[in-house]
Amino acid sequence: MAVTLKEVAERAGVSRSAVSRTFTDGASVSDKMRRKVEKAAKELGYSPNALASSLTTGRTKLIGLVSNNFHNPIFLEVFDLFTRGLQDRGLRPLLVNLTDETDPENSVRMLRQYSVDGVVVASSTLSPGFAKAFRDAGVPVVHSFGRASSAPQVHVVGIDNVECGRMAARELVARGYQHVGIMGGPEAATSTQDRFTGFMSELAAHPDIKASYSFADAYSFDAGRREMLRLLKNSPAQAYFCGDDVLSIGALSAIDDSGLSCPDDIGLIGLNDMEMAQWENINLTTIHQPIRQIVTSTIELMMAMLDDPERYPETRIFSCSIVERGTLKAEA
Amino acid sequence: MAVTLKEVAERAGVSRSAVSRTFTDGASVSDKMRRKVEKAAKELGYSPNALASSLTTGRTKLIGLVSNNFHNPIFLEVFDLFTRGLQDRGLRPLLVNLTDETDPENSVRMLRQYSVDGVVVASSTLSPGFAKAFRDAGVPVVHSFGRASSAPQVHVVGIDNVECGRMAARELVARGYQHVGIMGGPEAATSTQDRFTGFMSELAAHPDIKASYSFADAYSFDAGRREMLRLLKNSPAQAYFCGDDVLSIGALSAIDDSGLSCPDDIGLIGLNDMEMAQWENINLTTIHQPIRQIVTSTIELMMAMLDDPERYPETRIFSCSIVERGTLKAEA
DNA sequence: CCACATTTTGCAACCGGTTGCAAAATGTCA
DNA sequence: TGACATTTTGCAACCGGTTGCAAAATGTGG
Repeated sequence: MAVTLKEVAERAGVSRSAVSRTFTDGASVSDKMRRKVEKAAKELGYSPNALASSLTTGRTKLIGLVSNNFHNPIFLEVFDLFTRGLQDRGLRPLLVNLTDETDPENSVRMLRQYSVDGVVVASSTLSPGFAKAFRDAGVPVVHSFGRASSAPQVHVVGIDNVECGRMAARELVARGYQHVGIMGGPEAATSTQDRFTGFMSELAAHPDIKASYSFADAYSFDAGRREMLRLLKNSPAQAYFCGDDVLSIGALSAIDDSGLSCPDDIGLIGLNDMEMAQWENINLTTIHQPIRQIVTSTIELMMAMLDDPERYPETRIFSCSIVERGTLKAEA
Repeated sequence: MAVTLKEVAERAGVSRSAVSRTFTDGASVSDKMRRKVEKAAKELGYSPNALASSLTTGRTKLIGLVSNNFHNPIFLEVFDLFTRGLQDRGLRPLLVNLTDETDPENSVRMLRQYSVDGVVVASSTLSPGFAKAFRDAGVPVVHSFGRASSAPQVHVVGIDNVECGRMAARELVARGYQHVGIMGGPEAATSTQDRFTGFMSELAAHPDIKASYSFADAYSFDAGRREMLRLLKNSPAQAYFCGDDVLSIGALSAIDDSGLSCPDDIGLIGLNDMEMAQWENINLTTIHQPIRQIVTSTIELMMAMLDDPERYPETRIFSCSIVERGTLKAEA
């Protein structure tokens, strides 16, 4: 089928090694030889088999890109950034969609079978244990959007979700709300848990303020919408911190439908600062998560791991900041 | 690093072939042998190297998933469906993000280097020529969301965009609008061109109705919003067919901001029927594109191609239908 | 032109598997 | 138990490349 190195060698009348060297940079080949080989290669339409060479070099340039967030639109941007970033560095993303049914063990084995050079776990909902499974299997791994840790066992790049929770709570308190709530994402997600912890711990310092909480089924528009419709039925809080912008926007739609308005009747603060958040008819006050930096940093770290697989695990946390728009009432 | 077949063979005290056969289904191995090998393999934590075996078998089970639609949220669902569908069949998606800068030639070469078994081009904007480049390189290819053709050169699965344009035009005419417009996606996209062609050709039969057109820069919320804001400045049409729901929703936001309302001041009909379209506060009338069926059918076709690479090129068109919601005025 | 240092080339073994073929082992039946 | 059919096993070559090593070719200086 495909043209092989041997055929090129025969056509050019040289040894197989010579052909191989022509296509390996840094190898010693004379100009004359290179020209001869390149001519033959071109005539035959030869391009080297990356997988065959990986056998001897031990590098496939394949990177497993594992995620389970295929519903939050923000992740389309995440995939966009990752695929471009990896491609730009000559790496190829092998995408793994980790659904609830798939056995994590399985993914680890699968990616090992394909000898990926490294794995990026891009998920705010997977437990740190998942990334660890790769490390234990000897595969360089970076957990992007993972849980911050002061004693990391694998490389983690992300934000401090606990601090984000606190930040949101502080903001709501500062605005003078007397009854506030957190509408978290799926309860099992580490990001939900951390945001919840931060939110509640900050409010613990304000016993006069009533705090309530609930969780949406997923990080999706619909889940946010459903949850807010449910909340609106029985004495809702005056303002909510939503675990993600998609939840906020879903919630906003629910508030609208119920004939209420934001921020007059209910205040909202989200997290992520997705593109839609700045639309004039949404105009969501939210906590900005620096996606781009997180992805870039993840890739950098991955490159560093490829050079030195024994690199000491590191946690990189990017700070978030509140973007004031129109879904919270003015300061008290 | 990783445990190899040879080590397992030594440990089990058998030949390498025996180990290989144990892990190849359909091969002849006695139960006794199988147990011995499996024991040794387990103790060493062996799992076969898929790439090494691909060298002799000629199959990598890698499928190139090529797209350039990383901004339209509908494609997150598309990626979700593709990755799951492929995984379920034991295939691995190698994701390629075709940005404007990347040279298509390059992607072809790259995917050949990785000996992908096939390529799925998932894009409504790429020219048919792109998919052809893979076919010419001898790689099985299916163009998903591609342009329908009555004399296909590669396998195409999608919808009839020309018919969708007609359908939208008919609907607007039936509703009694006297001045209608199409707000297309990026002008270079085949889907835009086809929808435009259909829309205009239908209106050609109604010379009394004024028809206008324009194009958004991209299939994105923002592009739709910007374009509608521009249109609203100078005598807009009474109703628009937007080339995609994201454009419609962006347009809706623009209409809102301008203090106008839909459908009272301006009617809208979209295309895709994305999740958000059914939100009560959006409630978009739109043409449903059967994404799920398209993806499933694409994968089926790919499987068939893997069995028979010489399979005669085929075009599979799924029909679309209008989902009536609230963004068009009642029939005249 | 020769002696020596440097670069280029080919040989052959190897990467981690698969597979056709023939020999060895096992099963069947009289 | 022996003759024969069937299954299981190992050998060795191969898939498409890379690479250490030594031989061949080229360059340098006297």
